[in-house]
Amino acid sequence: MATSDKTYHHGDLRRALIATGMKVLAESGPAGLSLREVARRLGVSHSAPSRHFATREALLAAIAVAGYENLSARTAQAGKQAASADEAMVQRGLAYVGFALKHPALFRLMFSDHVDRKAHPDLAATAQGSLAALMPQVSAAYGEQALPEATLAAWSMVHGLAQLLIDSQPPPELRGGRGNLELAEATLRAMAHIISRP
Amino acid sequence: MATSDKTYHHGDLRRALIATGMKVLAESGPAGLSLREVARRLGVSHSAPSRHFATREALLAAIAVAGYENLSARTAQAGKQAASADEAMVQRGLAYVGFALKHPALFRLMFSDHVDRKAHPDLAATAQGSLAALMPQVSAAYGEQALPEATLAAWSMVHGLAQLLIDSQPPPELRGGRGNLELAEATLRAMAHIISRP
DNA sequence: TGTACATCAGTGAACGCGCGTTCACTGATGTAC
DNA sequence: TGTACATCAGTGAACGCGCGTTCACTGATGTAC
Repeated sequence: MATSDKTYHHGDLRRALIATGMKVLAESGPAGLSLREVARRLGVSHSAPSRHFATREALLAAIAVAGYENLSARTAQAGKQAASADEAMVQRGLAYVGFALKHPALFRLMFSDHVDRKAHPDLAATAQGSLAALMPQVSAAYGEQALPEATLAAWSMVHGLAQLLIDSQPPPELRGGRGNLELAEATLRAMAHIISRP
Repeated sequence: MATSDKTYHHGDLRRALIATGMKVLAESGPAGLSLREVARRLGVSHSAPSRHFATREALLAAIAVAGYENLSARTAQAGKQAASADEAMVQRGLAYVGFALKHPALFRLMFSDHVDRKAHPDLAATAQGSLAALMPQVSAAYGEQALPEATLAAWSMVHGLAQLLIDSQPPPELRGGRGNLELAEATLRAMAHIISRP
């Protein structure tokens, strides 16, 4: 916010806490993210964050909320100019996996139990809302008579692929020397091909 | 074993630390697992564990190793008396998902970055070994000409399904009132059906 | 069977650390008149 | 434009806590003779 380094008031500390919190998360994981550490990086007193986030977990929740918004925006956008429903699903799947690969710690946080959702209903609502928005996009690839099972299977595959890739789990035999995104695309195309067989 | 409560020596503290560590993990997650807490539960001094595990992370690694051994044993066993390759894959998938549902915190730990694998090569080796053993079992369902992509797709689906279920992510529309295992079985069967279409 | 002794596997006190959280405070900002 | 005042958003000292880790110790166990 173009405020000088010397101002007493930060200007937009809440937003800055989330942004810096994301950086700390990416570097040190959820266990390494403390309110004091984030305050330290922002050059602010260690008790300043409490003005915006009552607890450490509240900051984690806000970070996860931002993550869900980002993921669903990217995924929704990704399929828009695809030529076919199949291609749209591949593109959306790639966006999903790409997000996980770009922000692995954030992705993990979003799908973890580090934040108690009962204590943070805004996170629960955002998560549910942004994932629910994906569902029709997925089932569109199956046409009118899409089964819930098929939709869940496709989502599971994309999600599991993201998880396995950020954990570097696929063994070399399956990897075949390919990079993460290349491997993801090949796998998604194989899946789409299987699904769309007449 | 069968040592009285009053003995100075515990008898099998290493094994007991792993077993009790798993319980603590299941109740409080990795962040709640401390060497002191495990020692406390075992009625042993807080510095006793250091005799067996130099660091907290070493205990986590040992727990994860036990988890991988358990997962691969269950999964390998599961398909043995199936009538067909398809059915075997469904059964193995169910065993995989069932393990995750029964031990969610352990499953998360195994596929997480809570333990630095470079610092614990035994964990890296066990993980790689037990997952590599699953690969041929999965690709068997596709017959001789199995593609790596298809194998990875199937593994991803099973893994992602496990993850989504332990996070309670599938929305009610997809769930249709079904319990976790029931939903998993239906999804796995849908997947197997799609794959085996002539 | 008895004794000496090395080794193993615990104990418990102590240390320093970073953390979350609280509190009285103060500087900066915005608003009413 | 100026002044008074409420409110907001920080500061920094202090607290208590649980933790990992170290250390000198001691009780129990196993082995050699």
